[in-house]
Amino acid sequence: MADKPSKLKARLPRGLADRGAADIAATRRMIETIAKQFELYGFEPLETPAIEYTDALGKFLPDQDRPNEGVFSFQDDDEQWLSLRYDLTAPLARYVAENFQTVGLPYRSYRYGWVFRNEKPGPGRFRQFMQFDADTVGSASPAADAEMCMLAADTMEALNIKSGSFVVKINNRKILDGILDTAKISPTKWLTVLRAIDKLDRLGFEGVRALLGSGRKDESGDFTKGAELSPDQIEMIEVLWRPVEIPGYKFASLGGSGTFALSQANDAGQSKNMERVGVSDYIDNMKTLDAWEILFSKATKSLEGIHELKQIISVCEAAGFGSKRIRVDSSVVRGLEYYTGPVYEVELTLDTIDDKGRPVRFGSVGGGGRYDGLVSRFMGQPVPSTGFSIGVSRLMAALTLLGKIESKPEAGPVVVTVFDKDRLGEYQAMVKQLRDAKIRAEIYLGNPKNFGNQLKYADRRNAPCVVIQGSDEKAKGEITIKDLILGAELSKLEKGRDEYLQKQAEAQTTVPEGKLVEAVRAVLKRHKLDKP
RNA sequence: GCAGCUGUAGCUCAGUUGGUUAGAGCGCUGGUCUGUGGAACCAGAGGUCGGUGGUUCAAGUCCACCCAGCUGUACCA
Repeated sequence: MADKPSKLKARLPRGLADRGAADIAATRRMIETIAKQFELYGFEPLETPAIEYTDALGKFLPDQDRPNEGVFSFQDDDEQWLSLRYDLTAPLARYVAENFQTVGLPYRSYRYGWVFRNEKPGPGRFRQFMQFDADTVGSASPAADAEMCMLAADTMEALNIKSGSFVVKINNRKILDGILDTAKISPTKWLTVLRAIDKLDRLGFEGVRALLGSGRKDESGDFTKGAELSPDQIEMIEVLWRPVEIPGYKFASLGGSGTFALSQANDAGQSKNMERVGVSDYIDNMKTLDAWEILFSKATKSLEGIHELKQIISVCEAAGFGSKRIRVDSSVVRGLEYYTGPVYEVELTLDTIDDKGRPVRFGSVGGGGRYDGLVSRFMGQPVPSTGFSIGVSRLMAALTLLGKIESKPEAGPVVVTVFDKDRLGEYQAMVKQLRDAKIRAEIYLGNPKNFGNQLKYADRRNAPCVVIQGSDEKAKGEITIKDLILGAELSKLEKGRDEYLQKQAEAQTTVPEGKLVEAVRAVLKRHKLDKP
């Protein structure tokens, strides 16, 4: 072994994060808000463990008895493969299948928790992150899908993200399938083509065209192989986002998105140079779907998907959700492996800049769709289901960057300072009094020799005030309460030293010993900390 | 996985064309100072210069390989 005892390097595995007091408090608030909204929609809570059998998650590699490397997996003592869950939907499907007799369909439940993905992390992307998920299992009704979209929109607004700062996009996988089929694209290429379409918002029209054709070179010089489609085939796919001419319709295109038909209301004064925000005000979901019916009239599967979307959209519109909050968008792809019909995606439309001044687009903070095949993997019968997940961690990261999260740490405990080491018991008794009155309090546990250090500590802990009883106060049967928040404010205002000291004294009050709780409460009330 | 960039103290970084014992600021610990915080001053702890090998009288500095991190890209249920 090494000659020198080498120090252990303290380090956190990449893609994982420690979370401090402020972060935890913000997460708690967010979870509470979302849960309330989900319960309002009638969903009931359900929790499943973080570990499942790998086969239940459906992540064995084809033709191998080894799990996909994207999931954290290990073998049980009986050699069966176990995995950390990578989403909350697959475990739910297992739960429903296992308790099929008792759950009662349609089964509507919600859950939140940590999920794990063994992938390359990036800004706002972690290997452990939190999802919040709602599902309706056992209903094929378009109303169930509509409800997912409405729930997504309502939840965003409950989180104080205003209408216009987000959009719930909805598409139908059947539309895409129908087009791929009609364009006579070989099924072996479908996955590649869908993945390319999914990158529209990031790579733009040109980038996607390159990926559909011969391939694309990124800025570092790395080359991505394309789908090698013929120009005709590419043209058929590009109808999804290229403005087309159909008599009686006007279209607009949003950057990185599909093409949308505009409402009549806009016909009068239409300008080709409408601002992006202006355009979204005039988008008409139903007209867009009508136009798609014309465009894709030869693709029977697409028409089926469009018909489903019409039903969903009419439910949403009847409930007052228009195209500003819920918008059909032919470029949404999502979860290639198990979504079978409608797919949804929640996108933050706010742009901002990061700490290096570069523009950041948050993109998707949630999504979902209909997964009619997931539960039936365990069953002999079809169990149509639809669900929706919010990426809590990513949404939190986005809102923090936008300055929409209260980042100020919570007030700390009242700190009882120590003057006489011999009277620790008496100080502890004061702490007990405060705790009995439900006030967070603690005795100073560091080296009490230097009184200044005790105040520094209290300051760092964000303590609203400290309790002081030195020999002077003790002799008179008194205690001193020092208001640290007031002290901080006053010291910022005043410049002169004498004045500073005087003001500082004002932030202190001396009261009889018996009034400890009362005096501390007064300080808390002054700073509105009395009500948690 | 592929590509580009970067690795010096807990953190942010300096370190000349290769040249004595590798520095600074912040932070930390202690002291000035058991009676008043975010102030000042003093002292201290803390380094296999990412690793291994090579070139050289001499390597933090040059070369090769490896490792790690960041960014892009691929995959992303």
